[in-house]
Order: sequence, then structure tokens, then C-alpha cells
Amino acid sequence: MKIQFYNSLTNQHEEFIPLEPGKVSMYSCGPTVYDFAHIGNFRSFLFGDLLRRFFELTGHDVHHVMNITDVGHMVEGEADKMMEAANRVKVNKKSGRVPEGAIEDPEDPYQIAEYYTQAFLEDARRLGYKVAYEYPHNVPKATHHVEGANGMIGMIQKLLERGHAYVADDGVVYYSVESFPGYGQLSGNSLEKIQSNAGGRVSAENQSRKRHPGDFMLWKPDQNHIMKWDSPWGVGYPGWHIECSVMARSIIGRDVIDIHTGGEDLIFPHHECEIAQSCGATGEDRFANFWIHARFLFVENEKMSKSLGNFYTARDVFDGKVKVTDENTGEQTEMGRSVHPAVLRFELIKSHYRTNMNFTAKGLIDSAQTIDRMVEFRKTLESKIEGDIGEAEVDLSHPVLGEFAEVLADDLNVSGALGVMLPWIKGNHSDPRLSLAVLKKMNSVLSVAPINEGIANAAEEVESESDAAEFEQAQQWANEMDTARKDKDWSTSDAFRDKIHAAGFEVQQTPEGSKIKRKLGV
RNA sequence: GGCGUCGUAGCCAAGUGGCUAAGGCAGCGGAUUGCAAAUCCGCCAUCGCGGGUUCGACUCCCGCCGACGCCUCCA
Repeated sequence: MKIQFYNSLTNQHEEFIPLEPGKVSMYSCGPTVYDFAHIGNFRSFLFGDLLRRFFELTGHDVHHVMNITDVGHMVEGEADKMMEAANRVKVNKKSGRVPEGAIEDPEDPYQIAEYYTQAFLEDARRLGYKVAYEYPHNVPKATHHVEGANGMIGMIQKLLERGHAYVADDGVVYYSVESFPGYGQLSGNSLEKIQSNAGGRVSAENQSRKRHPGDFMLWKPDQNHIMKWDSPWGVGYPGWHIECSVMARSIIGRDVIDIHTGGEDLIFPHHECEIAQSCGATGEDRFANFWIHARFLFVENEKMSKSLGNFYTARDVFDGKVKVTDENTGEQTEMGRSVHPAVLRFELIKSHYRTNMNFTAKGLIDSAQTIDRMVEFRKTLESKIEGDIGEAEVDLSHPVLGEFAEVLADDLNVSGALGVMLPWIKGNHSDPRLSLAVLKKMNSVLSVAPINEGIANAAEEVESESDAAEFEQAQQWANEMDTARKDKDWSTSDAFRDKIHAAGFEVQQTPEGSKIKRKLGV
């Protein structure tokens, strides 16, 4: 099978050949933990997860690493991210978004980072993000990789030794972009352009200390920083880019890796700088063979932003806070019904990673229906299997599964893969045991059917006590419905059906009586 | 201004130099139903605009219009 992806490094589709046959090393830029992760973050994270799962489907042994950025990085002329987070936490505590007692001391950046790290991992796991289950060994924290020869300080020293970095008048250590001829290859920037674009936020005073306007910070001595470490260049904190170079190398254990992923906005400067640092330190001519970037997510046709009111964290969606616009009145109301994590996952992965996907309430509803069909299909298959459900053996030689994988192998074409899967679900299934095995394989990539219904590695279903009570209540109404139906009291029956629907359940008349089923979303 | 991605039915979204342009949602007709739901059967696009190359283009080339991203913290 020919596997190919669009490589941002060369701006073209290239065949993927792993550095070591059968093995794939992948590094994904993870979240900065100063707030809850939003659905745009997860769109790019889940794209990485899909990629990883695709490789596993096709028999590769994948080492996937994603970092947690828990160092607060100073933005020129603005407040530190962790400092901002501290202020936000105080507000969120009042509003109840951050539960009382979750963060004892909002002034302590480590507590804030830890709180949001755990919140992120929780959301990520619910969304079936595999690497989140490999915390902490494959989900390293930047603050744990500052010191030591293999840490950021070590790499900075190496860069100084090799002439790729220098200490400026003010004691700041900078990377010298002129020392690395490959600088600009990924983003298509040239040093001249960077020079001409210099200015903006960067103060003239600061620029004058650098040898080139494109030089970026590796270490900044600052006694007053909210997080600080001792270093040969004084007490201070590391630059933003160095952590990924360091963690990729030390956790994966290679100077050159197969794939590096991230959001498209990271191409410049972050990834460009990572390449310069890693190559500068190792002497290799490349850091990752493939750079694969996910495009931005839009919400209701607009760039997601807090001011537009279309900004959603993953938990906002779970909690039914997505706004629905009434077609007639234009009025916006919240969905009000919880959304199953599998629905959100599906919504975020169902379109190609290199298109600007548009997240909409309608799309979310569509996704819920599709997943519902997958779940129903699985239940139907299981009911047809006599005796032990057991595991049937299936591999990519199966025509449908093979085509599913083949389509994904072409730049991770999920839509195409769904175009194979969904009609197949509709078709005839004379061997339910085999079909179930095929479905499970497909779902090992998509990971969208509820896990407690028997499909491994799926987005987690969270069934709380209150959920169980709701279910019981709805079932009771369904029983009442049956009683009314026996007496042909249709209006009473209909009234109960309305109640059941309003509570977020479907109800179906079957020969064994009315059965209810929770709607997956909306 | 520089670099890059893109424009397929009401919506989402694949794909190909040439048989009937995937699939999903919505919609419509029918079966079924107390009515519904679910299910099943059937219907539903000539691919932004203009030109060129070609026996033949939605698919290649040029131009135009339009959308978007990066170039600054951002997934």
C-alpha cells in the first residue's frame, strides 16, 4: 500500500517511507495549559490521533509523543500567559467553571498548570485521544525538561558551542538564524523578508541587541519571572520553541523523526525555529521527514473567537452549550442537551484535515445521527451472532477494510473512507461475525462508537448517576405508553412519547414493548 | 506586498482527462404505522466565471472573480 501525505516542508504530496520499516515516530505540539482546551485545539490534536491510529491499522508500531506546554512564556510587552491564567482562574472560580478547591493558590503557576493539564487529559481521553492515555511517559511537560544535559539548558549549551547561538548585551541567549542556512525552508520565509517585516510588536530597543531581526530567544534571564530556573546564563526561563526540540529528541530518542504535526499557525515561527534548533544541535539536515499541519476550524463560518460568542471549549460542547440559531427568528439558544464525546470527535475528524472545516450545530446533529447508525449496526450484528460473540480474524486483505485503509493512505482521506464505510453498513451482512470484526477495525481508527458498548478504544462514554436516573424515568414513561396503547388511548400514549423525546430519548415500538434509547446529542 | 490552500447539489463532503460525478444530512414519492419513530425501496448536481490545450475537461494551462490561512501570541 502506498502511503502519501501532503508535506508542508516541500508543499507537495510525498510517499511516506518510515525511517525504520514498520515503525513510525511522531511528535505533536500539544496544548498550553493556561485554560481549557477549545474545539479548535482538539481538531488539530485529533487529526494527529487519526494519523496515529491509521498507522496502527496498517500494522505500524507507532511512538507518538505530545508535549504539555506548562511554562508561561512572556509575550513582548504583554502579560505572561500563566499570569493571565491566574487572573482568569479567580474569575472562573466565582462563576463555578473552576470548582472551589480545585486550585488552592491561584498565584501558584504550577497549580494552575496542573489543574488545566488534568482537565485537558480528561477531555482528551473522553474524545478518544490515544496518547492522553500514555500520560506521563509520552505526554511530557515542558517544566520537566528544562534542566540537565538532555534538557533545554543542555541543548542551548550545545547550540552555543556549535556557533548557532550567542549571548547578547542584555544577557539574553538568542539563536542566530544566519548560522543555519535552512532557516525559512518550512514557512517559505527568507531572511530578507523577515528583516523587512521586522517591527510590529517587537521593540526597537530589543531588536538592536540582536544580530538579525529574525533571531529568536532561547533563554531569558529574569529574576522576577513567574517560573524560573537556574542556568549558566542566570536565573530565568527558556524560550518557547526550545521545549519541543528537546522533548521530541529525548522522549522519542532520535535526532530525526518521521512526522511532526501541529496546527497550521505553528508553521512560523514555532516549527521553523524547532528545525533550526534541532538541526543546529544534532548536525542533521532535517528534524522531521514529514511536517503535517491541520488547518483552522471555523465555527458557523467565522473564525472562532471569544468576542463573536462562537468560542467553545470541548466541555462547553459536552455540556450542550453550542448555540443553535433559529432559522425563522434568527434567535440563538443553547442546545441544552449534553453531547456525547464520540459525536464531537466525529464532527472534528470527519472532514479532511487540510480544509478549513466549519463547525456548526447542524453538523453536530448530523454527526450524532451517523454515530447512532454505527452503534445500531453493531448491535444488529451482535444480535445476529449465535453463541459467543468472540473475535473474528480480519486483516487488510478484506476487500472493504482494505479499501477503507487504501483511501486513508491517500493523505488521510477520512471523507473518502466514510464513503466506503457507510454504504457497506447499509448492505447485506451474511457473516455478522466477520462484519463485526471489520467494523471494529474501522472503529479502531475512527474511534467513535461508545466504548462500553463493546468497541475498543472508542471515545469514552460517561454515564453518571443522574444519567442513570433519567434513563429509568424515561423507561417508566415508555411502560406507561404501552399501557395506554393496549387501551388504544392514543392521546395519552402520544403525550408520553413527547415527554420521552423532551428528555432526550428516542422511543421505538417493538414486539416486546416500547424501548427507549438515549439520543447521542441534541 | 510575499508565501500557501481552496471554490463540486439546500447543507456537509469525496473523486476522475472519456461508461450512470462517492457518501452523508435535509427534502420528495412509496411500503410499514392508530399517528409517529426506526427500517426498507425509489427520486434528487454537469463540478465559481471566461478563454486555451485535447478526438474529449469538472479534472491540465492562462486570466478573472471570490473565500481563507500564514507572514505577530495563537491548534
